[in-house]
Amino acid sequence: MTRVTAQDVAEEAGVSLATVDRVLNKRKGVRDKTIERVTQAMDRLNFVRDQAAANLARGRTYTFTFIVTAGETAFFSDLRGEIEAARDFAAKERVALRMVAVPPLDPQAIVDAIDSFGDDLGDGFAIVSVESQAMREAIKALRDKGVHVITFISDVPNSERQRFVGIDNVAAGRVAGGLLKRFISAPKGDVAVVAGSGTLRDHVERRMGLEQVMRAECPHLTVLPWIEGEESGPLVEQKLSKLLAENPNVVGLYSVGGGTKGVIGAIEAAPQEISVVTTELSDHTRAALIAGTVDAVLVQDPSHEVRSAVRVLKALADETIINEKQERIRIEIFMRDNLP
Amino acid sequence: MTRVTAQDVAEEAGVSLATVDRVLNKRKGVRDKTIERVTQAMDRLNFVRDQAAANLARGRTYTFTFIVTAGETAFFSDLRGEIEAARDFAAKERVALRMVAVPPLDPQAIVDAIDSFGDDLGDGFAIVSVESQAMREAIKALRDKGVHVITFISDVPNSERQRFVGIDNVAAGRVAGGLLKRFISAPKGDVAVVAGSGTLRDHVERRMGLEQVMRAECPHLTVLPWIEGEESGPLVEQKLSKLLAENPNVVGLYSVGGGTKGVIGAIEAAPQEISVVTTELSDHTRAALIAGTVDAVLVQDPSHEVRSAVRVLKALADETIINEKQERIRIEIFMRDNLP
DNA sequence: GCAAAAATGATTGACGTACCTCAAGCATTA
DNA sequence: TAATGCTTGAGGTACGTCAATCATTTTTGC
Repeated sequence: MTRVTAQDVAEEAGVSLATVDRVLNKRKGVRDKTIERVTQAMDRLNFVRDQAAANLARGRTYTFTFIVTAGETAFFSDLRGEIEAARDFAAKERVALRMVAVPPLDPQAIVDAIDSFGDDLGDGFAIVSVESQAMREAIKALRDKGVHVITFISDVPNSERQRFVGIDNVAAGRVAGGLLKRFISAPKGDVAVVAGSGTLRDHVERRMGLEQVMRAECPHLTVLPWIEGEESGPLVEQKLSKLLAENPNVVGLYSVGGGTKGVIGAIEAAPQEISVVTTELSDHTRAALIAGTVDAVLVQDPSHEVRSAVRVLKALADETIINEKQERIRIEIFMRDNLP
Repeated sequence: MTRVTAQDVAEEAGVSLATVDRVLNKRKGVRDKTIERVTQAMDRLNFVRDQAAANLARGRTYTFTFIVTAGETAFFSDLRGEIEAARDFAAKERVALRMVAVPPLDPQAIVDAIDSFGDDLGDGFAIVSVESQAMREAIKALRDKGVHVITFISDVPNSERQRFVGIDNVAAGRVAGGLLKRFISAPKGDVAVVAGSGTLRDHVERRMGLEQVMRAECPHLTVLPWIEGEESGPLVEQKLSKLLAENPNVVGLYSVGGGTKGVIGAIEAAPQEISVVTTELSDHTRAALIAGTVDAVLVQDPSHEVRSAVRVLKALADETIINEKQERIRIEIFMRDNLP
């Protein structure tokens, strides 16, 4: 069972290797009829291009840049760690990774970070961004220069990003809703929502998912206006404590992201019996799960997300197809009983 | 930013390319002191071996064989489909995949399947197996011939398999337990368990996980002896219907795997109000989730598992390291609200 | 200090594809 | 009929590593 090479295809099609090569790499100067003959020969022989040899011959290296959120949220500090860790595996495939951490919730900082590279933009960017017009323009500017752009973790819809890599955040919200629906035994009450900011698409979508479930299936529960914590634990704790003190009817809480530590602090101090779903598997949420303060934690795997982003950027650069199943990022649910 | 090649390492270490190559490929004929110098030079320059070029030069191709369960279970028919689908992506990396489907629960069939390859064993096997002494011996025989062996989906502990690729089945059982614990509102009752066979390690482990949670946290619930359905829907339906008719105290059910269609049929006909957790996301379970017959479905992604198996076998063959995070197969939880 | 053995150097040809050049063939148009 | 432009063939080099050979140097044992 020996491999079929481009040379074999050439013989089968009755053309030269050069022509097969022109077809393979979509170079011009081949008649449609000839292209047809070559592709048919490839089908007949079941020719599969040897990626390894192709990359080697091309001698191509790729530079991809991650622009991520700085700050000490457990998730983002994990994410930065995973990007660092991905350097090694990426290097084996001739991919160099760069990373810039910018302050959260500040689109201008992202634009500045991109500008700081000057003409050395590399081949692609993966950007964790808030949704803003400035970002849409920055993405368009990159695309116009032939740089590939994907949004990462949090999407920027209606921009020219080629793809979004991250979980289905509406689905995550629905999961949270489905869990709260079953966890809350009170016949009536309010559900609080804590988020980072209304400019974070992922947070907005998660809340949407929660509301979808609540409206459709839980007429006895009311979703309260959300608390914006700006990714700050203390601020979240202060605002949430105030809410819980003023509203004794809160029976459920969904912490959409950011400031989870503050959420846990406020819940522990509150008199109500509250069912709680949060994000991020950190030491704090882990302890809270065990203690019973938090009932479930919804997690996205940053390690998978980083690998997926690199694969997608590489596929865009190589113009190869993306394996959709592989790039579907899963939402994991952890409860006290299945903590890893 | 040009790549560091073996040639660069040779210069840095003050040796020839041939020596670097000997060190790289662990060939003998190099003094320890020299090995040291070369590896230090590699560290200094941050040398990363180009896998693509290496495989190309080696001209090596790999043949891996999947031995999987035949039969029409949704999961296994998906799994077989994914193995077929993986052929393309594998071919790009010089990996040929073979697949044999054998009747379920029959270790001898697996042994026969292996024997049918004669001396053409290829480089590795991924085997979905029941636990039995015959299998342990067959695995040992393969290993003795230098063939790599991993168990797949269901493990065979205490065998010489080099690795198990699949989910943590005890954790899956604990998740089921955690969910049932919360879903069941009755103050007291029995929990039924339906499984394929006691020789399937994955089923045994899932039940173990369930019992761990139940014993520790649910003194009010009693786990009943399990029903063995031998992967047959009708048999499961018959046995389970009988149980439900005789025992009005059943308030929860965990279908560990196999015969899910029968489970759903029996539940629908039963008078009790039962909280149900099953496996496999098929048309049947999907409809049952929407109808409310089933409360949650625990899923493993066969597409991920197949890719993981191929990567692991390749890493074993190449003697390269395995990225543990990438190979952790996740357990997904679907409820009515987050059906994809 | 010598011979034998071990270690190292120098060199070369794969491996399969990419990409380039040059020349030749061919059809179309003026 | 010649000029033009498009298509194709032929052949070569490069990519980084592997694997092998043969020559040369260094080390080891006595």
